[in-house]
Amino acid sequence: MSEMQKLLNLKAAKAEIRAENERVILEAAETIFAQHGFRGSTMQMIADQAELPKANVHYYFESKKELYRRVVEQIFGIWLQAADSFEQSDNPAEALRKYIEQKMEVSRLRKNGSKVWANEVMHGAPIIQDFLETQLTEWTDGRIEMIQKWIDDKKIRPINPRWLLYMIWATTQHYADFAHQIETLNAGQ
Amino acid sequence: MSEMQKLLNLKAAKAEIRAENERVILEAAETIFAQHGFRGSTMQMIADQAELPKANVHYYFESKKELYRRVVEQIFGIWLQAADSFEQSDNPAEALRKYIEQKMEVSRLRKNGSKVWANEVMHGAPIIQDFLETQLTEWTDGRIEMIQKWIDDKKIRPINPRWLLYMIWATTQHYADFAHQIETLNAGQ
DNA sequence: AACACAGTTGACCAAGCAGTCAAGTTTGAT
DNA sequence: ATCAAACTTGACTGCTTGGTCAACTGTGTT
Repeated sequence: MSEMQKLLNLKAAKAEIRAENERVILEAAETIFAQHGFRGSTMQMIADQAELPKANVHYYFESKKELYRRVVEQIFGIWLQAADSFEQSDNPAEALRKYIEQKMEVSRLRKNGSKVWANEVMHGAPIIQDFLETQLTEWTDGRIEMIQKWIDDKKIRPINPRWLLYMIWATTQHYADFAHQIETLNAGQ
Repeated sequence: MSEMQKLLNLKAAKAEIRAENERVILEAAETIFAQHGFRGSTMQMIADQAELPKANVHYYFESKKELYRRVVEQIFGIWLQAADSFEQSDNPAEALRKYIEQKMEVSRLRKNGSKVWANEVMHGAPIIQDFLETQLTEWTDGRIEMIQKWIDDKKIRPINPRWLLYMIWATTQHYADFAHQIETLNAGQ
C-alpha cells in the first residue's frame, strides 16, 4: 500500500462514519422539527430520535440553528428535484400531470420535510429567504413563461399562469401539512 | 339607586375592564403565536405586544397553554362563521362562490388566525383534536351530502365531494399561510 | 374616614435547555 | 507497543422563561 493509498483508506473510513452519522442525525432532526417546530424541538429530543448522546450531535453540527438550516436546505433540494419533472414539453396535459404527480409523491414520502418547509415559510422564511428570492423566483418565472406560451398557442384555456402554479402548490402541499386534519375527517369513512 | 342597581353598575364597569383587557391580550397573542409558534412565543413578547406587564397577562390568563387554547378556539369560531355562508341552496355556483369568497376574506383579514390554526393542525392538533372529531366532521359530512345531491341532480359534473372541499380549503388557506412566499415571488412583477 | 375588591406590577424562583469540556475509546499506521 | 487523529460521552454551566407573590393602586360604598 502506498502512503497515498493508506491515507485515502483512512480518510474514506472516517468519512463514511461521518456521512452516516450526519445522515442519521439529519433524518431525526427532520422528524422532530416537523413535529414540534424549531423552538419546540430540543437537541435532546433529536439525539434520542437518532439514538445518540446529545454531545455527539453537537460534535457533528455546531448548533441547533446550523442543523435546522441543513434540514431546510435538504428539503429545498428535493423540492427542486421534483420541479425538474415539469420539463420542457409541447404537451401541457402530460407536463402538468407529471409535475403534479411528482409533487404529490414528495408530499407523501417526505411529509416531514414538507411540514418543516411550511413552518419555515409561515414564520417569514428567516433562514431560506435567499432561496425564495433567487432560485425559486427564477424557476417560477420560467414556468410562467412556458404556460403563457401554451395559452398563446391555444393549447390550454386562458388562465393566469402564476395562479395556476400557486393552486398546484397549495393543493399538493395541503396533503402533507394538513395530513392530521384530513386523516381525522377521513376516519369516519 | 337600588342595591341591585349599584351592584350591577359596579359589576358592569369591572366586567368591561376585564373584557377589554382580555380582548387586547388575545389579539396580541394571536399575532405573536402566528409569528413564532407556540414554543417560539414568550409571555414577555405577548405582554409587550399588548403593552401590559407580563404579570398582568397572567392575571387574566392562568397559563400560556390556556391563552393559546383561547386563541385557537376563537379562530375556530370564525372558521365556523365563514362556513355558514355555505348555506343550503339549489344553486351550486352561487353557494360555492359565496363560500370561497368568505374563506378568502377570512384568509385576508385573519391571516394570523389562519397561521395559528395551520400550525396547530400541522403539529397534530394537540389542543383542538375534539373540534376536528365533532364539529368539523359533522359540518363536513353535511356539505358532502349536499354536493352529492347536486351531482345526483345533474347540476354539477361528477366529482368526489370530499376532495372538492379539501381543494377549496387548501387553496384559500394557502394565501394566508404562505403569504410570505407569495409576496416574495410576486415582488418581481 | 374606613372598607372591600378588582386590577396592577416589579422582583423573584425553579425548571428546562443549548452549548461546553475534559476524559475517555476506537482504529489504523508504524 | 506506541502514536495520532477522529469519534464518543457523562457531567457541568449560564441563560431563558413560565409562573408566583406580596405590596400597591383606584374606585365605589357605607
